[in-house]
Amino acid sequence: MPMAGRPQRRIPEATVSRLPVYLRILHELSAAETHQISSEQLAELGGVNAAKVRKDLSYLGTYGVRGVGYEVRFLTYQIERELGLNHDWPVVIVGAGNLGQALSGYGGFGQEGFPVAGVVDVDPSKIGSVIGGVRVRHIDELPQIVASRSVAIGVIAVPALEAQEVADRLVRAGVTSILNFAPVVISVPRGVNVRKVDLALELQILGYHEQSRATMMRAIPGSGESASA
Amino acid sequence: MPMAGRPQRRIPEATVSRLPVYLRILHELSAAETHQISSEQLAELGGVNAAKVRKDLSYLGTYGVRGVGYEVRFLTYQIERELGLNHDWPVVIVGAGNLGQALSGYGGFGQEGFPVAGVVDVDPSKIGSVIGGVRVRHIDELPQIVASRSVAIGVIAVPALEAQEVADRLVRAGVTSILNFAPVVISVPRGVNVRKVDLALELQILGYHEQSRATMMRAIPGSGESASA
DNA sequence: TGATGTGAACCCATTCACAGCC
DNA sequence: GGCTGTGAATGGGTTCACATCA
Repeated sequence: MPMAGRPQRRIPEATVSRLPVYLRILHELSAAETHQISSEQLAELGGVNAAKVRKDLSYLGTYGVRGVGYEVRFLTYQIERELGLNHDWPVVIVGAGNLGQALSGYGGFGQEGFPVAGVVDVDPSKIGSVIGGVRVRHIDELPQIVASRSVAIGVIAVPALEAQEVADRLVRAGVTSILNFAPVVISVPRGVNVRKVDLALELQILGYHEQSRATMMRAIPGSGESASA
Repeated sequence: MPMAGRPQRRIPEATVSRLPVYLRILHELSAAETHQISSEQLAELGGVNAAKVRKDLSYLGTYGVRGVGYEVRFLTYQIERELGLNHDWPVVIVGAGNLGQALSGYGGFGQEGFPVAGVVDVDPSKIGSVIGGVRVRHIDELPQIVASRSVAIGVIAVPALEAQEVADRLVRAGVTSILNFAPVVISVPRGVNVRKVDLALELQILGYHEQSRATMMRAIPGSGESASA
């Protein structure tokens, strides 16, 4: 895995899970023409306490102004940068059934920085058909798709029984994050370090009001280790 | 609040959240005619490690047999007892809209030990109507309903904007648990100690495959403190 | 022998409290 | 004066490792 030019800072799990909360609030503040915010106010709006807010934000860097607070626009930018929302994340969708078609066809993903780099399935009757402007390919092509399009996120849109198998294949293909829409808990091999993210919040940021229960597992930067076949 | 005759043992949050997982596995083992299980096997099936399983189960009591393992039926009983699944928990549903009607009318709640003790709403046009065999009453009657029917669980089935207000009223009325179906995070007053439970898992136990995102807050036994009006 | 039950060590997250800076 | 940034204290959860016992 290529080393991204990340800051050497190590942001705690719990903090990362709260960043989307802060981000949503900041967006609302922007919309309301509020340009400054103190940790106290942010805490109030986010339903946490001020010390936690300051601690969380301090991991990103020293972006506040003592005696004043934080500048909304700047803080927004920094959080989006940390969450990787400032660049595209191509995804590959596994499963061309109802859900897969819906996800691919909706187009919302692409508009929000998650272009659909490919859709795969095992069913021969589905392969070759075009959904959401993308041709469905065989699941065996996963490694090529991932490599050639620099896909970091795999989306599981298959029945529960097949979800684990798909997860394994995604990991082997080299994706570092898995967005699982199957109603079952998946796991990844030992040695592959993953992070669970509250998808509902992520989707809220993106403007979705998705009620599906999905889980997201995101590789922790710097611990990239692929499972052997 | 009356002191329930609970064991003095204090079971950690994290452990309680895993008990439903173990329970589901035990049910499957029973169905498969398996009567003994070791912490190692249980850990494998539950996707956790054996030490954690043993630690978790040790909080319930000394129910294992050294050199052998745990007896499935007995352990099942103990976990169900701990989770309060061995007796009824009357619920009151707040909101007689689509969701409230669905929840009340389905009947599944009642069959699983959660009889609907009442449904309330603020809308005069809804009050007096009968849904799921229960007459809709005014939300102001909440305290009487809770007291007379020993309701411990309130179900929030109102729009997001009203969820917090309803949560407050439920707490004041004396419920100790809140099942929130509104797509928003609710909070309870300081001094009221609550526990969040993964509802998805709870519902799985009950045989539901509910995809709604709901959160459950359950009062921690022994810390019962009602907010003042 | 083999698996439980559990003290102890470790790790992570939260909270406190205050020094530092605008 | 006011608010941030952060060491230190605290507490909970996980894991280790082994005494204990059927």
